[in-house]
Amino acid sequence: MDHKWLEDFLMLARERNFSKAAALRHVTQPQFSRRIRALELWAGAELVNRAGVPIGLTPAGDTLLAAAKTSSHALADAKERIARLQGGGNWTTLFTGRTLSRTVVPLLLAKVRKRLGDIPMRLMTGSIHDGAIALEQGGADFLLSFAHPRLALALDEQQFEGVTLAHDELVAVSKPTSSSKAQHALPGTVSKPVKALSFAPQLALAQILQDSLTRSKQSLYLQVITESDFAESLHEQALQGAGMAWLPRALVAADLKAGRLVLASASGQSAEPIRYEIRMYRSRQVRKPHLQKIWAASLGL
Amino acid sequence: MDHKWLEDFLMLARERNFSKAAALRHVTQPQFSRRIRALELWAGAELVNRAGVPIGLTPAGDTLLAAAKTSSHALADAKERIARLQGGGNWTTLFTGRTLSRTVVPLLLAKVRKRLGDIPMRLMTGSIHDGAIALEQGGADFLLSFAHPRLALALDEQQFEGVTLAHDELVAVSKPTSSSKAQHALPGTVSKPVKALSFAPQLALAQILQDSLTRSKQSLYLQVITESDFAESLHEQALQGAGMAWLPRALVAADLKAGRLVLASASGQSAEPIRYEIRMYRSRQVRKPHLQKIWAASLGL
DNA sequence: TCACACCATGCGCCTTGCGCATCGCTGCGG
DNA sequence: CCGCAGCGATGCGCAAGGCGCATGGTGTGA
Repeated sequence: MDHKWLEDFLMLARERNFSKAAALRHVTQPQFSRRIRALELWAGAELVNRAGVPIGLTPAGDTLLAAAKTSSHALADAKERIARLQGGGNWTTLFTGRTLSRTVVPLLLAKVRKRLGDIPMRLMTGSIHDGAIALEQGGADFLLSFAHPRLALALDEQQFEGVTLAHDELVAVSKPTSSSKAQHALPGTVSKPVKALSFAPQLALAQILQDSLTRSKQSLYLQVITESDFAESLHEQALQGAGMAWLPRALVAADLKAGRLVLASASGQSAEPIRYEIRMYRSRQVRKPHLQKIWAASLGL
Repeated sequence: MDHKWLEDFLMLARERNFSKAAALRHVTQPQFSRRIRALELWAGAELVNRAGVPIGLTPAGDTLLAAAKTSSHALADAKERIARLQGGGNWTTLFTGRTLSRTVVPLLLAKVRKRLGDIPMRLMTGSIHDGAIALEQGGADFLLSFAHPRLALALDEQQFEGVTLAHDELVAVSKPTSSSKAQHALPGTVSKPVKALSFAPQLALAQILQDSLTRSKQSLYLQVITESDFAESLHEQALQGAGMAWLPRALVAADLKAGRLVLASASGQSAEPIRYEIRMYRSRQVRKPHLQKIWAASLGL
């Protein structure tokens, strides 16, 4: 019996909807359905009455629900105590993406430390999905990520809250020519497409960009010559003139000012800005008191 | 996190010995070791201090131990309540092997019913190993099995008790010739080995027989012509004269008396008897009151 | 010093959990 | 009366990880 199944069951008991619960548990609905079925097989009884809408729990389901809560709480509590024993008690773990870790995080940490002094802080980087899991399982105290309608961040709003720390936008940039125009300027043509440095599709920024380009009425002719899962490497290549790239303004602001990069947007018509938010999330159950201070100090970055 | 890991950890905490705990949990020591390691990885800390002998628990291990007990008890309790809900409350489940289900079980049930009336009884058959698991997990109330030093029945003696209900022995039998001698008589010779009908090696009886033959000083010359995982089918073939077979005396007593089968042991020297016990096991924690009655009624079969 | 008890590790097999695509059912609105 | 959308179940192929077996490394007692 996998403990995941109990967590699934708890979620299902609250949501009373397989698809919703599956999304919040970060699995596909079919697999979620199979997990519940596996739990029922283990328990030796039907736990869920699938007839009505919304679904209900059977008496056996109610029985297991109470035990699942007990079991889950006991283990979560023990895990947290152990984390504290391991010397992690004073540490704060911030989960973030690699791009953010180079742009926003230094500012954020500087601000927090200015107010609260040198707080021991552990950084973990990974995908938004990994971050959501870490936050849910107590492996991270805060999650800092991009937020955009296109990005389905399946965090349970009853358990987790988020706040927008900053806004940013993707800007199309290119190394300038000697006359300070973009070497690689949008939109390009069929015969001469613009060389583009693009995000690997699994990146959050790639999703945001894709969404914007899909909506845009302007036709772009791109030839992707490099794809990377790390914005910094695209940045580097753009500085070398390899092509144009959409990059966070925060990342290239200094280069734009110094003239090392220029906007690659179609001249004349200023392209629709590709804006997104940078949000920080935390569990609503604040267990460690110092986390509340850090949270408060982070607001209004 | 697999709930099995917690059960493993509880066992390890009590036994303070990986190999012992592994045997009681019905896994090999290497795999047990890996499970504990997996649990430590999940917990994010060393749980076991492997330095000393016997091993000890770390502070983190102590913390998890309490939670594991809580979790495990909650789930076991819920599972039992559910089983009762499912209408299993009045049923008694007896796990046994297939051979025993044809020989001892009818006698046992007859005796119990004579004393206690028609008790709803569910029979499950399978290997001893399956039975041990069923008993441990509450899927069965009683386990009826062969008992023999060779059969390592890894039931925890602190949690389970067993009692010997009867003794029996394996006897070598064969269809008789017209002169009432064994058609297939032991020990055979190199040039004319005895045709034998033998148990599949995974059977408990095969282990018992193998143990006895290994100890025996007498050389036997056998040609195994049929192997079966069901003693009854060997019995049937022996009746048809296909070869000799070692079978429980209880199974062939009537045939021996009626002359349909005769002993195939080496004439003159009576072979060492291959004796074994038939034991019934139950959990020491008797939860259902009627189980105590059945247990008492079963003794001294 | 040898031998044994004990836990860790390498390896190959195979179970099983997983996502994707799709099906079947049920209510709801045109 | 008929699509149509929402919801849970199922078939399928893939891959991760759990498993036993064989073996390695270390400490303890004869």
